[in-house]
Amino acid sequence: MSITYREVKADLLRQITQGELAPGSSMPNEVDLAASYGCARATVNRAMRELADDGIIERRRKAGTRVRLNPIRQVRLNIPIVGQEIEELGAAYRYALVHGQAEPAPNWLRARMALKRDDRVLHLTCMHYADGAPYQHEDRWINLDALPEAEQHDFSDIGPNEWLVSTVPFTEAQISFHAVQADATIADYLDCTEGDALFQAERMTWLEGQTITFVQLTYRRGHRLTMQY
Amino acid sequence: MSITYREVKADLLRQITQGELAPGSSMPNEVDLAASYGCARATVNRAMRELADDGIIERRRKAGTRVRLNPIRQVRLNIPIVGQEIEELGAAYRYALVHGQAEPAPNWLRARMALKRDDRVLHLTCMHYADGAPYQHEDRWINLDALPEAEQHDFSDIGPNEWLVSTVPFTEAQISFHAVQADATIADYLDCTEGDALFQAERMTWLEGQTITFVQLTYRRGHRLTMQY
DNA sequence: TTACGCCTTATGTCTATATCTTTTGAGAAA
DNA sequence: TTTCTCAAAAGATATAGACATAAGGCGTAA
Repeated sequence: MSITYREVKADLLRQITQGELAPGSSMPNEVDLAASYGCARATVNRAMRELADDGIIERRRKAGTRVRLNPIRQVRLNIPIVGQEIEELGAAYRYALVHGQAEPAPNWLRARMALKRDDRVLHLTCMHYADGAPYQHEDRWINLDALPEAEQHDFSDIGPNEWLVSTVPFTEAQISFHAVQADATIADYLDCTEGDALFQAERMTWLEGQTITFVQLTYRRGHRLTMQY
Repeated sequence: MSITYREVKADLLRQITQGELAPGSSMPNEVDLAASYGCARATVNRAMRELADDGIIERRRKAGTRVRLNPIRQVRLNIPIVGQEIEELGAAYRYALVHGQAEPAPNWLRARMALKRDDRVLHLTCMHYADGAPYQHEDRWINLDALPEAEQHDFSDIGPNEWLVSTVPFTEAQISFHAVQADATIADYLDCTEGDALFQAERMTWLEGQTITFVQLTYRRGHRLTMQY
């Protein structure tokens, strides 16, 4: 077969990184590139589309394609289920339900999850262990108005995250990462000192506009979220 | 025109999210789908390729395409330059160089950056302010063996990050996020209390296998990294 | 000078067809 | 029964040609 779109992409990227195509400069159009590579325009198109997708180049109809002055640095972050995360570390995963209770939503949560006045929530507290040591503390609230079957479900064996993923798999979500100081309770659960700086993720999940769940995931001391790009 | 790949993608996604195509079930092959949508196979291919890219479906040659049991949750994280980050918040950006000195690499850094015995580094300490308030503390080391021109450069007006991006734009990098406790120095810079939990990013950057720079970015108290998916 | 509108151009997308590659599963051989 | 080999299936990708769409820029009118 003739030249592949991967080869075209690699060659263009080489020209860019080696300075043959300077940042800010405009590139030849697809027709000319196709001619010079001796391939079809669609092949060049796919190569350039992916480079644009990677944030290396910028494309505009009629204006043409140019090398970005400041390439967009982006990473793809996979959000794993904690059990998988731990098993990928090569550690044994254990889950424990600490506490589970249906209750009226407290005011701060009502506001945060945009719940109605009388909505009830299922409040779950769980722990996730890697090789017996505390790994993550999970504090979760599930909107019982949106997901009444959660109240009947027994969360002592499988975690709420896994249950939710299999029950309402295709949801919208917002995730945020930040640092928190361990309070006495969390310090106890995660076997660290009160006041320790801990990495925490918060996630809110919606299905068709309705808030399904809000969760705070607090990681053991020293946890890092690492990515390549 | 006939049906677009976006419409095919949207329709397939609708079928998946509404349960017409259950998680784990296999989808019709490209030829059949193209026939049923009344479009070319390439159109269906692009739609399905993007769905696979989004982690919704799983494709394997000969085995066919199936809806993922556990859809991969992934987000794209843009790594902005701090100045842009602050200006996008609608705040005024100010940069200050606190300290800059060329020195032999300390042992811990030599190990971390994989430097040779006698390599020297440029150690820069900078502050980034949003509307006059401390936003981010930057502690950076630049490998002078790889980038000798850094020693001659004056970093009092533009930050090292911006200079590096314009000098060696296309690099490989690893970034990691975690939580740290503020020590006395950082607390002073970021106007917080010693012991406060702070969000920190560490980034190591390579160009063609050679370590260029290592940086620790410590954010003001309460900083959050937020993403939608 | 300024504003509007058309023309041209580069990218975006679709079609129809063909070939390549990977992988599964069936059948043959041990 | 187990292992090996091979053909078929399905996705991956290439091609040539066509039309769609956005937008830069020029010409004309106000």
